[in-house]
Amino acid sequence: MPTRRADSARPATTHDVARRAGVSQATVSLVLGGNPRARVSAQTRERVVRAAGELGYRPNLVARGLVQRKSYAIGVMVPDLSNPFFLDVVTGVQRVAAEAGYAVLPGDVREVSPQRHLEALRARQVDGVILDGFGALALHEGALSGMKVVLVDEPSERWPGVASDAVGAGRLAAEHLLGLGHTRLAFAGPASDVHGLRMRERGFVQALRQAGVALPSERLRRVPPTVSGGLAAMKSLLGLPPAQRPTACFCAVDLVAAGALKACLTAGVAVPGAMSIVGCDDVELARVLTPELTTVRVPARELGARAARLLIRQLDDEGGSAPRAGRPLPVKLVVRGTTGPV
Amino acid sequence: MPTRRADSARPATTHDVARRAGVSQATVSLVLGGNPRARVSAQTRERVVRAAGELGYRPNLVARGLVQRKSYAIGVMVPDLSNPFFLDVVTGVQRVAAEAGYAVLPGDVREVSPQRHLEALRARQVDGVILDGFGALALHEGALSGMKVVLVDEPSERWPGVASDAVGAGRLAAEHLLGLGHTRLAFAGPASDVHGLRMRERGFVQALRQAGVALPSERLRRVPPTVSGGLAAMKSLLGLPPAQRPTACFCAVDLVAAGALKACLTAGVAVPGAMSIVGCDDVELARVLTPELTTVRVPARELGARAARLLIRQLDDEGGSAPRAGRPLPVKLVVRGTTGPV
DNA sequence: TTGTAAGCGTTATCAC
DNA sequence: GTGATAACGCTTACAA
Repeated sequence: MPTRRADSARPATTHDVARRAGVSQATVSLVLGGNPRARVSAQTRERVVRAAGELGYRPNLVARGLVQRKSYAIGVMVPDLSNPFFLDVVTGVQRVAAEAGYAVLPGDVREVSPQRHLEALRARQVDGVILDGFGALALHEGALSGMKVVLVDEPSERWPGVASDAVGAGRLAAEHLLGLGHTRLAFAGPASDVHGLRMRERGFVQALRQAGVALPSERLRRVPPTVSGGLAAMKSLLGLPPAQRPTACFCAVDLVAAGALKACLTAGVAVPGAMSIVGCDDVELARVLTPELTTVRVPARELGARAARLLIRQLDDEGGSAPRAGRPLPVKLVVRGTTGPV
Repeated sequence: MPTRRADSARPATTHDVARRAGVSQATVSLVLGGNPRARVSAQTRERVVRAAGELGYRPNLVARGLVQRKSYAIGVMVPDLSNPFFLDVVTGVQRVAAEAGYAVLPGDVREVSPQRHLEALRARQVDGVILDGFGALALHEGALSGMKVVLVDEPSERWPGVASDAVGAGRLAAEHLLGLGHTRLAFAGPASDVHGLRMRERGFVQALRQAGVALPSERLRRVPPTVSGGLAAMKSLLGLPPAQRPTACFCAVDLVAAGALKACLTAGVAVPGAMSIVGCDDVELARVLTPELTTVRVPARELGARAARLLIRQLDDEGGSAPRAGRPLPVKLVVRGTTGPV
């Protein structure tokens, strides 16, 4: 008995459907494959469709993937999923991907090394990967060879990407603070080589310089992009002699701002009375804090969604040329409760 | 030319390795398959391994999956990934899964309906799914048919699962508050049919009853398990006439507690001076708030890790019998800054 | 010990 | 229009 038995414990295959409909397996594939140029008589089509329905047929994407050399799956890598910003990026990717029939395999760099994850993704034949904010350019040469890649917030000659207006974000924060009359300003942000973060800092510094306001190094705090990083940064800032102590601080990441705010509140420093704080990202947390965080909104979901569209367009266009990135996504200042006049 | 050409643009296959090593493709599979009972001479093995290395051979998991009827991928579904608690559960799953060579396909019920996601997972031939906290039992019968399932925080005769001590969590909160002398207590939590959440409430109520303390319905607030839910709940609680107004509130979810805290702070109600708040979960956010949130720690990652182990054990044991769930994971009261004496 | 061959469930190219 | 038939890259008896 070489043919497979109709084992109802096993999912129905095109063969099962074919047998039931009294047609060949190939015909079933034609009908069910949704191939537009499939010329099948309405009659057999109907027979096939009914048989498929009766058997509860579901196409096996693994088998399809093997022959098409396409898995309809993409990978996403971010530096830290517990940062809601990156979660939002991934959510944006998911949404678009699901729409287009792609599955998403997310990876968190803290959990598994980029190399390892990339290898795993490759083994699973993912059709492409989206890399966000962890210095993808610094990866070992071969790690990305032969993969379709889209970068988020990291410009590159080699791969297409999407970005937010990071320089503009820093600039907006600076202008807001300057507009409120602050002149002793501080900056707290990661010392990372992540491009987007560096640009936020640059925008801030540039705007200050243009306004003729100095940012001496003692008011510069390089800390990890986390709450405790912000906590530490602000603590040390508050320890400065009164003449040097800033009256306002821009934190390149909302989590850092949250930490900074906490440091002020526990030290009894009034916010925004004695210290103004501006974050960047506008994660949900910003509205949970009291007072609510003034911050620069960066459209994380939209960033992810665009990245996914960029990648999937490439994929569906049969290896078509890599589309170039569009304009950076605009950012927007959101004034809430942590900033006020000097 | 029926055989494939050595197109170096395409990843090397076992055939390529075989040709290069001068052995049959099957031998390559034997050597590289890591099959323990593969009896291959050290010499050919070495030849194969070297050839594979030279060609940069990487096994194609899709092909393997097809013949083994196993994808080495599992799905996870949670009600809300933006709740850090569930993210932690997924992280726990990821960790264990990665270790065992499984990929994880996470799904957020808010983004895509359970039915749809389950269908997608099925089409991708996932080996099993982990379902957390969204009334999986209420799913349409067929949706899970033939799937290996592990439930989190939702007991079932039909599927194995892991759980935290939800009743104990509510109880701990109650005892803590009672011990501080509070007698006018309130409860705020979701009206969901999620088992774990209901049990937290039950534990709380039971402990109060045993202490002879009443929980009148006007101090019961059924709100969505979100920050704004907590905000609304506390606002309305604060609107109660002084004689009925609670002096302490247990929130079944940390996010709700965060909202409740915010409501107090913006209303000028001192915490814990005039209102004590206890949350449940101990998400990272709890330590970001000021004052830090007193809460009951529920081991989310461990929950996810155990669920993954339970599932993968089943999977690797060749369809072995479903192992039963172990004891509920213990929870622990973490006293921080939002609770104090009356 | 190693090679041959039969699938796994699809898609896709042809003849008929 | 429809049906053989050959892949896709791999695992796994079974034969040599």
